[in-house]
Formats: sequence, structure tokens, C-alpha cells
Amino acid sequence: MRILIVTSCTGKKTFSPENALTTEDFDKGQAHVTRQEKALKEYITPAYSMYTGQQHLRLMRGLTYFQQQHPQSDVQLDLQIVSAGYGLLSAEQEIAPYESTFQGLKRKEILRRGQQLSIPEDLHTQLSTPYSFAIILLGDDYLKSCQIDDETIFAGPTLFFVGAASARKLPNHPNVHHFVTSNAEAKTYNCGLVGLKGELAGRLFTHLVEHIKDFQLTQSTDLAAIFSATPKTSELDIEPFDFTPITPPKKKSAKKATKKVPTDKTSTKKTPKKKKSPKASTPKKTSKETPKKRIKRVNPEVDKIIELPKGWMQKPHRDRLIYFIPDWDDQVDPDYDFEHDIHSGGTGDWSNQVYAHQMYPEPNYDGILISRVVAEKSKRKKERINQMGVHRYLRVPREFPVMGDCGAFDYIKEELPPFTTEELLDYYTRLDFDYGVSIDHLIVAQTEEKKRFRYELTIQNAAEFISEHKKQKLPWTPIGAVQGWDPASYRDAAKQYVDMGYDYIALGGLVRTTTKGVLEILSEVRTVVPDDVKVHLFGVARPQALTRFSDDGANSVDSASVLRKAWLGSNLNYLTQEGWFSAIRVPQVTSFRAKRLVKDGVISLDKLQTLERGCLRGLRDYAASNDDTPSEALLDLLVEYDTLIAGERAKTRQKIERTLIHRPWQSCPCAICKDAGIEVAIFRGNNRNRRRGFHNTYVFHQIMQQVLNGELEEIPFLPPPPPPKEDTANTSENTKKAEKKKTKKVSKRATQKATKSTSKKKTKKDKDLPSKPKKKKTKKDDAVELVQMALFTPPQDTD
DNA sequence: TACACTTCCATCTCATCCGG
DNA sequence: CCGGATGAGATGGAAGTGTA
Repeated sequence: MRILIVTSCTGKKTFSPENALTTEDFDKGQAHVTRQEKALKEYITPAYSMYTGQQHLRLMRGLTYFQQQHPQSDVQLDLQIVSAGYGLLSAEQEIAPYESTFQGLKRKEILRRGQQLSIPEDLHTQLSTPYSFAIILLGDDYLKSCQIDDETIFAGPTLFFVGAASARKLPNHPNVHHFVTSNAEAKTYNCGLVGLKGELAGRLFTHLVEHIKDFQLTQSTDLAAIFSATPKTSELDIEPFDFTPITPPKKKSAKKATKKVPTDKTSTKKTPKKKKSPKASTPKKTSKETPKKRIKRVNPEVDKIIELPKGWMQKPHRDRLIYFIPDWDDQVDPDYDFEHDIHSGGTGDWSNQVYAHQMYPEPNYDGILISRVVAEKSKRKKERINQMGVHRYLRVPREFPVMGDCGAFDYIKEELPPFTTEELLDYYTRLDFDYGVSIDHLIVAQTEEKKRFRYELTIQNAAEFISEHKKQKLPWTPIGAVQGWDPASYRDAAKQYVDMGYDYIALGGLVRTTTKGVLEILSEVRTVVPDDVKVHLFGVARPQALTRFSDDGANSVDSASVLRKAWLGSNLNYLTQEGWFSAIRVPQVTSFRAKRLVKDGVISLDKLQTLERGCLRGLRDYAASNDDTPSEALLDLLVEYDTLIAGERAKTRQKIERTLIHRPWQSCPCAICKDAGIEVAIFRGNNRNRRRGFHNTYVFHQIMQQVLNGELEEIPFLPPPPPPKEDTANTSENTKKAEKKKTKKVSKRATQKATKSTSKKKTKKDKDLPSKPKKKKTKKDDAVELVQMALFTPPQDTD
């Protein structure tokens, strides 16, 4: 019977000579260490008796006691010590005194040193060699050095003594158990954290003296009861240090122990060469046989594939323009508690949150675009998406269009894109994309001198991409990414793509181009691209030019602009058929800004909380009432809070008032507004802000369909294309006309609403709205200005 | 003998960076 | 603006150890 115990070295040692080995000595390589050890000859001691820190002493008391009570036992106590100098040590290995610890080192440094000492490799070998049970006593930093993760094999039940934070990071493996050691436990067991792990392990072995036959480590083992019922290790009747491992593995000399020390200085830079011992290779093999993936428990209510309504794929606007939304983990908690601001799943994660398309009877976009860089950003997401495929991951049915690209913005500064065509083709196929975009390299102002190189590279990639795609007869549609810097360059490249055999090309790098510029490029490209070849525009779903895009030959677009506007910018956050509205700021007192205010002594936390609660209550009461204007008191409160947090901003009061008067959440037919009501209009936290973004996308998509289907003449909340120059926007003839029309529309609607209400005040206000601004500024003029501002400020693409 | 210091680990807070 | 990841620094904990 083998019991594995893994503990850490301690700072306090039996000997602490002046010339004790240091981290620098170990870094200088084995030859140096051996030389130094000669000078320390008189201090060379087996590892188990070298350490005199509390953890070690207490552990050793328990082990010694156990051993003395079972001198002829067939139980093998296999004690391994993680040393920051020597690496993983067997208890009997002879070592010299040293000063080296992982404690307090930076994470990266710990990992590097751990690697260098081959601690992960050696420990994983120990853990994959069968044992009856194992006990691990490692603090945060030592645990880090071991790199225990989901791939680690546990050949038997394994108990970790760890802090709460480390416990959360332990692999979710049936053999892994943990006992949390915190200050509470330190109190309970009369032992500082310094020695707590050792004390508990020591007590466990004391307990085992009587119970070695029937002890089983399972989820239901009541460890706390065992520890409490067992005497302190300091009360055990033993001779300290009288310990030798029973049936130890082959003896190793001190020289052998130093084998793990890097052999020369250069090796410290890289990970040490892997020793090909048969033991060491075991974990890898078994890891493939038993893929124990650690997946956070997924809420089945949330992890559902949506159903597309009948005829969804045949919706008429699709023939003209298809709208893709770029995915960037835009999810919310469907059961979020707005009243108390509590997330139903603790913290948000894919496993307990839903996508926008899961919240509507039908998706609020026609397809999803997902960048490889985004898909593989986090380890867990990469793991999941690779395992599930992209449709399952996004929770859409197989027929829902999903496009993949590289995410060129993320490597814009690199000399070369970080992918190869071969690898990318495999990625699109493996994840089961519908469309895959070839590798492109952005050409923008900052890469001016390299533009020719990037241009040619992008074309070359596209050529390789489609020829390989054809050769391998892959099932998805290849899209050739085109880059350029003017209409002619785009056109010339596009021509080549058509000749290569592409049925679908995508124009990239247009995000910062004006709508007019985009249209020019598009028209020029279409002179060489036949109708049966589709064209996608990356990142430019300009609401004011959708019909033009379609008319001039675009087949699909993508943009997250309206989504992000929900929380970017301070003014136009909430999109309706009548235009943009400001969201009302009521940030959480835990927000960064709020905390800074308290810290700087601007306001007390109490006062801030009172304001926060007052704002929320006031807003909810107003929403529940039939009032058509908010009270002055509520406005005062909201403005005070807004100003505190965001500083003095222009027309804060009017913006808030306008939003409240119009009650956009109430008139919006979308499922999110119906469900969350005024919460959607509050600028506060992910769950409100992202919901508002989803809503914006919904409204945008609705308008887009109406426009494309000819049910709506123009985008009502924006001037018709081509857009006038920003600075002249308010004076151009076109805009003025549009202004009039729009303001009228708003007022008409508002008047209709007002007839239902009883207040005269509102009606009066609305009557004033369409009137022309006079020279002398009045409060009403401000309101008019505001409406205009909201109606005509074109949204900026931010992606 | 009384008291302060040491030991080491976990945890908390605050700040910063990152990318959208 | 948001969340998260990471890092630095302070704090709490209790026994053991050193010191006056």
C-alpha cells in the first residue's frame, strides 16, 4: 500500500550556514552546485530532516508516530518534497542547506523556475503511479510551480490542503478532494496558517494508526470530524525526526538529487530538455485515453440551441443584404435580479448566460461572424468551441450562417499574420463553419510603407487558400479577403480573386473609411466582379447607407456598432424607431469611479448609496406610474448622481428628461424591453448595458429589413446618404428637410401618446417641439436641439 | 516571565492593464 | 464603460523564538 505525501520545503532549516546554497547557485548549473556542496559537506542531510518549519515539523510528527505504531506495516509512506532549489525531492535524498523559495515570486517566474527544475514533470509522474491515497500540502505559490491542471492524472484519491482561492483552481476530477485551510481553520485547530497544513496532515496520520484498514477518501469523508477528534501533534508521544521511509524507492545519493539542477547556464532560458524515462511518458498516454475535460457545470436552461421560425432562411431581405453580428462574448444572465443586482450564477460565464439570439423569438441578425482570435482568446473558450463546433457553441442550429475570419485587427502590428493557410483551413473545417475568410493583412495609415507587401501577401494567401480548398474539396464556402488603399487597388485585387474562382469576396479595412469612400470602392470593385460573385463588407453596416450598399452590389455586411453604442459614449445609447436616446446613468457604488469618489473624500459611501437607491427607486416608480413627465425631484437626484460620476456634461438634465418622457422601453415591442422594462434604459452594469445593446441590434435589424423590403423609405433616424460632412451636417439642405420631417414624426407620436394621458404640461411641451429654434435660447430650444442631436448624429463604427 | 518579533500563508483591497 | 486578470502591498492569524 502506497501513500503519497507531497509537501513543500520550508524556509527554516536544521542548518543555516553562511555559505548555504542560493537561488543564484542553483542557476549556475550542476557543476557549480556540486562544488558548493563539497564546501557544505558537514551539513549534508536527508531532506526529511533538513526542514524545521512548522508545516514540516507537524507533518513529520504525524508520520513518525504512524511509523512507530506500525513498524512492520506494509504501508509505504512516500514523502515527496517540493523544493524551490532542488526540485521534487524524495524524503531520503541528501541535500545541502539552501535559501530558495517560490513564495513571493511573480507568477511567471514561478512557472519558469518550476519548469527548469522539472517539478511539473516529476510530480505528474508521481501522481500517475498508483497509490491508495495522496495528500498534498502546498501553498499557492508552490502549487503554481507544479502546474496541476486538467491534464494531470490522479492515480488514486488525492486530498489537497489549500486555500479557498487555490481550491477553485483545482481540476474537476473525481479523484481530487480538497480541504480548505483559512484563518477560520487556523483558529479551530489552534495553529497558525504557517503550520496548519502540516498539523492537519499530522492528525490524519495519527487517525490512520487505528483506521488504516477502513479509511477511505471520498467526497463524504468528514475530515473536519477526524481532525477535531484527533489530539494535537504536539501531544503525541514520539521522538521527533525518527523517521525513515518504509520500503522506499531506490536510494539516491545527494549527487543524484542534484541531477535536476540545470546543467549549464544557457538551459535556464528554455524549458529543460525532456527526460525520456518510461515513467515520465506515462501521464501523456493516459491523458489521451481518458480525456477528463474540466467544463464548468452548464445550466441546461441556458445551453439550448435556438429554433428558427419557419421561413426564416427565406426572408426577403436576405436576397438583398445579410447582416452578420461579430461575436465577442456578448451574453447576459437571463435570470438577472435587477432589484438586488445579483447574478443568478454568481459570476457570468458562457455556461450560465444567453446570447442575444436566445432572447428573441427570432434572431436579431442574419448570421454571426466569429474571429479566430476571439474564438481562441481564452483557454476555456478555445477548448469548448473546438469540442462542440461553432454552431453548437453559439447555440444556433446547423443551418444558421456562421462566418469565420482571422481577426486581422489583432495582429495589425505584426509583420506577418500568425496563422498559416493550411492550419486555417483545418480550423474552419474542424469547427464546421459555413463561410471561411482567407488570411488578410490590414493596410492602414500606420502600415503605409508596408502596404505593397501586405497587399501582395493578402492576394497570395487568397490564392493558396482557394486552391487548397478546392484540392481538399472542403464543404464550406471560401471567402477571399481583399485589402487595398483606394478604389483601384481594391478593384485590381478583386479581379484576380474572381479569376482564382472565388464566388464570395470580402472587402476589409473599411472600418475607418467614410460611407462615401466605401461606396466608391464598392462600385469600382463591382466593375470587375460579376453579379454571381457575392461581396461582403467588413465592419461597415452603416445604417444610413444600407440600401445604397445593397444597390451598389454588397450582399452582406457586419458591424457591432449599434450594439456597442449601448455602453460606449455618453449620449446615444438607446436606439428606437424615433432615434437615439441617452441611457440614464445610475452606476453601482462598487464601480471604479464611485469608489474613487469615496476615496478622494468627495462624498461618503453612505451618501452615495442613498443617492443610488433613490435613483433606482425613483426610476422604477416613475416607470410604474402613468406620469408623462418625471418629477423635478427625481430629475434633480438623477442629475446629481450623473454629475458626480461622469462629471459636468452638456444638457444632462434634458437628456434624462427626454428619455423619461418618451418612455422608449414602454413602447418598444422587443422581448427584452417587455421583460426588463426601464432597466434597459439604465446605464448600469453588464446586464443592463448589454441588454440595451441587444435591443439596439434588434431595432437596427428591424429597420434594416423594412428599408430593404421597401416598407420604409429611408432610415428614419438618420439623414439620407450620402452623409454630409460632419461639420456642415446641421445646415445642409437635405438634413434640414429631414430634420423637419423627423421632428414632426416624433411630435406626432408623442401627441398621440399625450392624448391618452391627462397632463396638459406634456401636450404643451410637444407642441413646442417642432417650432423653429429662435435666436434667444430657451429651455425648449434646448429640447429641440437635443432631439436633433439625437436624431442626426451618425453612429461611428467602433469595430 | 512577559512581551515583541518572526514565520509563512491566505486573503483582502486597490491599482493597472487589456481588449472589446 | 465593463469585466477579468494580474500584481503589489497590507493585514490577520497563532505558535514558536528571541529578548529584556
